[in-house]
Amino acid sequence: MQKGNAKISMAVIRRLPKYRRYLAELLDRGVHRISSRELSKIIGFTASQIRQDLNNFGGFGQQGYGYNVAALYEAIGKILGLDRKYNTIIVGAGNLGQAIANYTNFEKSGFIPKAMFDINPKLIGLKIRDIEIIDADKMEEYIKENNVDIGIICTNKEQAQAVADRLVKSNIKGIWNFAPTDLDVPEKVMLENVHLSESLYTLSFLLKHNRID
Amino acid sequence: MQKGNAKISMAVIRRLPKYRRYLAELLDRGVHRISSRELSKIIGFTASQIRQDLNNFGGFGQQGYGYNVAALYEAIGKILGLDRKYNTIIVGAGNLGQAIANYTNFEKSGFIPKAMFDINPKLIGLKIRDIEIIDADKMEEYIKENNVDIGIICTNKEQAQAVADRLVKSNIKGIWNFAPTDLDVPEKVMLENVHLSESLYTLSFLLKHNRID
DNA sequence: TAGATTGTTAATCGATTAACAATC
DNA sequence: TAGATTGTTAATCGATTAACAATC
Repeated sequence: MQKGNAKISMAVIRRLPKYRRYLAELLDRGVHRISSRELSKIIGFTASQIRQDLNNFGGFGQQGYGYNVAALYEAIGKILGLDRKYNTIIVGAGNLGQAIANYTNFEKSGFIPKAMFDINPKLIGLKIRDIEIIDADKMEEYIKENNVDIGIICTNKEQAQAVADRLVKSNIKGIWNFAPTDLDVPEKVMLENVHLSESLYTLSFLLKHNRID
Repeated sequence: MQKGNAKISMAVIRRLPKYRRYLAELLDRGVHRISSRELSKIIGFTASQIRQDLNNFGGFGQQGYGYNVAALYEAIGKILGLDRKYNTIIVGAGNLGQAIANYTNFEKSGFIPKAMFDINPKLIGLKIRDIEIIDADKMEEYIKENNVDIGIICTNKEQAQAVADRLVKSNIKGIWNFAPTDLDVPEKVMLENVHLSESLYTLSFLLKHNRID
């Protein structure tokens, strides 16, 4: 997929979903082709950066024409690995876990929540949509039997590392971590953090210093 | 607070909450002083970067000694604007809005959820903890009467820009946006996005390409 | 063909790391 | 004092932007 074996920088990777989002919008509006210059105007990256970014993965454009919106949308989806389904479990069935279980957009993109896990007896047995909350004791067994790809950690920070260790032992492929702590996992396990308070504190910094970017 | 009037880069700003988090942990463990070298080992930034980062805001350390953990923790809190309280409202009382309302950690850091707003008659009048869900029609009035600093957008992407426009008109100071879209706000209004699907797609990229960082 | 726009190389800019004099 | 470690300048590295030949 990517050209040669050059390592793609995280900066580029994190821009890809945004390209895909704007391309989806163009598709909706019935736009069939777009130049890097026009895309630059709506997405806010420089045209040069857009061409550089895309060229990490191949030549999707055509000189004198630009890019085919549908084809590029499709290609970026594949690059991001959105051309397949992922089985996921949510660990921690509190408010955040339930909110994620209820958020059907992820499922539409191919991330299927198969089950939730919790230690609270009051929650075990309940269902969010059709997703059952199961006793956390049965997590390892469930992961192996159901081919779970991604574990979503929605516990508090105290329990997060122990959960991560158990996910790793069960051969999980990726962890999406919402607990406000940094997890230690072997490098073969992919880890993505959502540190909400860090985001909020960044906003509060900007408010205090009245930064205009 | 910051040295001279040099512009602090976003890269530095986004590292500050992580410094604060690790310093809090050290405080808990009763550690009173730490050198950039030791901190480097636990936080994973280079000692050089730590010293550079902190020196953007002043000389908090002492040669031959290192940094006083409590004093540095305090100082970073102030830099981040965590030495005061912020009145916030949550717009959109669906699952995500409710999860945020229930997450008491933000309140502990000084971000007080004063009210929630929704257009759904079934939700209006309900309370999450002691936070009332109010008819969205009354939002502008409420913001002005209650000195609201931050609006947290938890609507779907279709409604997000209209909500942002109304928040801006009501003189909100900052917006924390969870809707999966980019908002257009005047530069005097600070904006911080939490794009969950972009984070999830990044994880899926890493899974597909088996990246080891 | 002439015009438009890519793909790609080169130049610039900014962020990170290294080095070390200052100093506790 | 001697050792440790900062604050800060200089060097390096990486990411972004500019430029333009290739080409549709």
